[in-house]
Amino acid sequence: MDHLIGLKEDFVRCLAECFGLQTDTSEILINETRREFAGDFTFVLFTYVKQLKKSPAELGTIAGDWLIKNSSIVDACEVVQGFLNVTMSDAFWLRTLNAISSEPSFGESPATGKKVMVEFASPNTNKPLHLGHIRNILLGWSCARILEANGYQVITTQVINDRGIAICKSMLAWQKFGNGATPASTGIKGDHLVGDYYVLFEQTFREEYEAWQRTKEGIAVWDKSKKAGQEKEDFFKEYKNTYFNDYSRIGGEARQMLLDWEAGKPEVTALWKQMNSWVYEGFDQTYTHLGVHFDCAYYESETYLLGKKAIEKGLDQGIFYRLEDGSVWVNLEDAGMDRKILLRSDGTSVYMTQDIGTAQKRYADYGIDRMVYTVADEQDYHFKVLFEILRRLGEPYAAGLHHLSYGMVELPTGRMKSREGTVVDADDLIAEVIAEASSIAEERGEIAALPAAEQKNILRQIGLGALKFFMIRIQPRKRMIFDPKESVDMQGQTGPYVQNAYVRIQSVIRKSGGEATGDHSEYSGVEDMEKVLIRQLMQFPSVVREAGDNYDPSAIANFAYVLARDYHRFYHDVRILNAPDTNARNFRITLSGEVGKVLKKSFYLLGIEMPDRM
RNA sequence: GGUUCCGUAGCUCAGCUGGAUAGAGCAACAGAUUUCUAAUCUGUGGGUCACAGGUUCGAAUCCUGUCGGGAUCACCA
Repeated sequence: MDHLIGLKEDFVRCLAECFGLQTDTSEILINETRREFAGDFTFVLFTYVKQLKKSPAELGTIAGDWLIKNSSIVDACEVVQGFLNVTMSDAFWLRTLNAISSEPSFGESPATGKKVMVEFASPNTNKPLHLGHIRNILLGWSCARILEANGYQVITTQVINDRGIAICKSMLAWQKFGNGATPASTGIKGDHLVGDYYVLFEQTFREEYEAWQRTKEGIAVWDKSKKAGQEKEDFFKEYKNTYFNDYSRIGGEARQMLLDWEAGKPEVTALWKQMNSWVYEGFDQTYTHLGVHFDCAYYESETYLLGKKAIEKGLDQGIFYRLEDGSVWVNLEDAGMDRKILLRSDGTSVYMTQDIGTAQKRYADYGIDRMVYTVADEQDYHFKVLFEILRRLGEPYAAGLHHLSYGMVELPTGRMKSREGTVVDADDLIAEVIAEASSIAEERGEIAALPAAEQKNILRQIGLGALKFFMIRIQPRKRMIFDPKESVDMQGQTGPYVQNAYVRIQSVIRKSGGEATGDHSEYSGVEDMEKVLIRQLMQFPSVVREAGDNYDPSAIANFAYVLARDYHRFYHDVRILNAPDTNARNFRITLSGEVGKVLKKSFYLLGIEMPDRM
């Protein structure tokens, strides 16, 4: 609920009685008064100057006098440069805090009865997860939690690209060089083991290719196909794919394996299942470390043929058209897009076809109203096209489709490149931030007395808190420069800083001698820092709503940081347990408790845990 | 080239449904702990909000254009 509704109502009455102006509370805009002026909330008077034909000063004086006389919650008013600053009564602050604390689901919206599916992660099964996946996973997961808080029933899902030439490369290299190595026999996490063989394949291929470049055949190709003035190195860089497809021995074997897989050859299928299962075990570990889980998964090996039926339907409806060579297209030029192929001339489907089919299957499986795709912004156009096609097909969920697009993650040295070995591995990074948290905790010694398991859990929460907050506080659409050094910072605008505010609150509550909040109805002289905190708490519901409307977790992260910062200041300036009287003490403990709850809830929405001590 | 996203302090980012003198953190320097956890707090310095027009009482915010950067424009995924 809107805790300023009372003030808005008073102002509406004020406008009506003083100036004969009929408005509605929904039209009243209230800002927080800037720190340098006296007052708590501010009305901007310029809005009314024109229609009431009075100067801002005149308007403010009349309205201010009226409010002081007639509003039970306004204590004082001051007009400064066209702004009417009102100071609220102590009763207003007490009542607001009580209202917040008596609302268990403060910040959440009532159930909408609608279902939304949120897709994120979307890994390939030939490599372990990396930094880019972490951003994706954090965004998707947080978005899911935020939509839930906005009243949706949420289903999390991932698309797993478990087929294609890439996994065949890993399989082939394992077959040739693996000597039966398994995660168990080597002690290597499954996704890393499979990734190692992918790398080994690429290495072998590269050596083969380089050797070939010096053979008669290679030299002949260079002589025949080079472009004028082209360097040999550049030529062979460009020629790589052709070589892979037309000449490479090991490339040929990998392609054969893909054909065998598609034909369902038992040995190949068995190997494929085996290696993928290792990968999934590895992924699951990483997901668990990151604190996320999926309600279901869609495997490309099962969905890659879907969508053809939709193409038939679209053809019947005249939405798509077939060329003479048999390929099927859609023309979206009237919507500012272009022509897109949906079925190749040989009748096989493309990525788009599969996405159409998968969307339909998801609807069939769950009857969802909305769908969110967490995918990097390099695929903006793809989703624009996909959504337009689904809309034209008349899919019932078409209006609820959303691409949660985010900028790519780059290192200070530029984009991550696997060939240059600059890819930041997800598991390594997680281990690193936890190690950093451990070394700082050791210096501090604050949790040294706790049981080892508990310490370990806290260090995990802090390390991950640092990493996650570092990534999620940046707006999704912005491209992100990820400096590993900064990601382990635990001071300033960081996850541990917010956690620390929460920990301080828990410590206060523990020492306050019980959970009973005690009476503070006689409290008077509400401190500035207390008002600041309550004002900030009041914003929580709208922050959650807007974060949901905009698919923007960073709004919550920034809100939580500001709340934590204000609490740290309050904690520093105001005595809580040694307050001058019991009303003040009880009020401050209650306030602290509410700040703690909102911080914890905010972090929950971000997928970050709160330790009780640190 | 078309489309699209981004451009705010040395660095990383907030602020953008138009409102007061544009804010944080990091880094630098100077301080604060007999007192509730110093992963904290306070202070100092640091800005042509890329640029130019326009709309407005008022523009970092909205509109147009320019410049710079990213992404994308395959019978690839």
